[in-house]
Amino acid sequence: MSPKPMARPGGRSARVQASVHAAVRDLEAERGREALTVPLVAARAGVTPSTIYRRWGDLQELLSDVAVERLRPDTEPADHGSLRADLAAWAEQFLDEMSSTAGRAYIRDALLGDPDGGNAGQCSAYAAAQVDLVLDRARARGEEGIPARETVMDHVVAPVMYRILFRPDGLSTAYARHLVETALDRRARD
Amino acid sequence: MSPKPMARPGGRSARVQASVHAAVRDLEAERGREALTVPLVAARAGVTPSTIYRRWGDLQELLSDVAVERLRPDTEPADHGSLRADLAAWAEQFLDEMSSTAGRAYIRDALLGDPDGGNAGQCSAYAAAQVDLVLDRARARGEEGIPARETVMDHVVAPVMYRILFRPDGLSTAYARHLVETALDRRARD
DNA sequence: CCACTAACGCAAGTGATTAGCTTTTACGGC
DNA sequence: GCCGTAAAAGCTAATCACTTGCGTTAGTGG
Repeated sequence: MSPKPMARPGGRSARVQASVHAAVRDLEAERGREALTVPLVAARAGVTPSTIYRRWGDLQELLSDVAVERLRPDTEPADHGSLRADLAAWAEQFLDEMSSTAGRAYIRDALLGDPDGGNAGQCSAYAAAQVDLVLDRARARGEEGIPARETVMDHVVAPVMYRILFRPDGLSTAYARHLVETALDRRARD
Repeated sequence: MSPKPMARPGGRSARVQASVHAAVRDLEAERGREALTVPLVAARAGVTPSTIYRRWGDLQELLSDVAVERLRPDTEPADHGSLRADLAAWAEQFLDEMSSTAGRAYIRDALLGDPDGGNAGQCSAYAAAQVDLVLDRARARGEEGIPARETVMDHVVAPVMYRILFRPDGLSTAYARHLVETALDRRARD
């Protein structure tokens, strides 16, 4: 549901979508985020502006789609032998990627052009899936005191994202570790 | 720092700002958020569009300023006799207001037209100030086990905002209460 | 292979945004 | 209180993003 309806998943529609997304990525790298405009993207993608307007509505919704793609995790969380180590490592990497200049821009874009909240939900689902992988691995090891997925989302993921969005200063990997410790040391009550 | 530089705090500048902000609020109530446009706001405010463009840059930054104003708390947290009750009541009200249709719209607007993060930081500061009031009152009562302000921000405010922004479904006052219980039942370690 | 229709291309029209210049008006020193 | 200065607003014209209607192309399903 990234682009509006997409009643025709294959053929020309797919080619246009790929071409437009590629054009956005290229132009963003070349001229920067501010210089992006629908006619410019259309020209690079080899389509007419009206095509983009009809499928995406406006530049923000298009950027939101591209941003969500880029926020998709490309690797599984690394295995460090224990839940605590896995979660700490994942949280640090998550914070690093999300709090980078590029990460912040993608998060903003993803939230921005997202009338129904579908793209934002996708971002949350990505993080939840990564957390599930870590927790499942811990379960497979037979570890004790494994927190609920929602506990990790509430007390690790949410604080990181909140600070990135609302308090753009002073984020460190130590903070991510601290959040993980806090989440794990709670008595499992939920 | 709401409007860009504001080198001249008084006189005409202030009148224009007030007039423009009022025009945004009025038109939003009359014709709805979608119908808002810079020339329209300018006409209602009795200024020329170029004035708005020069001072705010674009409609999003203007709406961001207005949204932050509307997100400012207008009342102190009520006194219910104990930290636990005060925090639970405040969190419930906070969730209610922020997760309403209007609240979501203001949050989005505030984040949207906010290049430097100043307006988002202001929103966070509002919440932090409210939390501080609750915690200070508990201290004045001589209560034990008062959490740090940052603990409440991380484990109550952040999860609420995260869910509002990224998971637009299934928010209840029970969830706010649950977060408060969790934050208070942790052993004070930070 | 053919009919159907969603999606694209094209082009004209609308209106938001920008830019250059002039005019107003707040602020600071006398 | 009265100027000098410069910031901020008014004005206008030009540009460009965006919309819209219609003809064409090309997947899709029979």
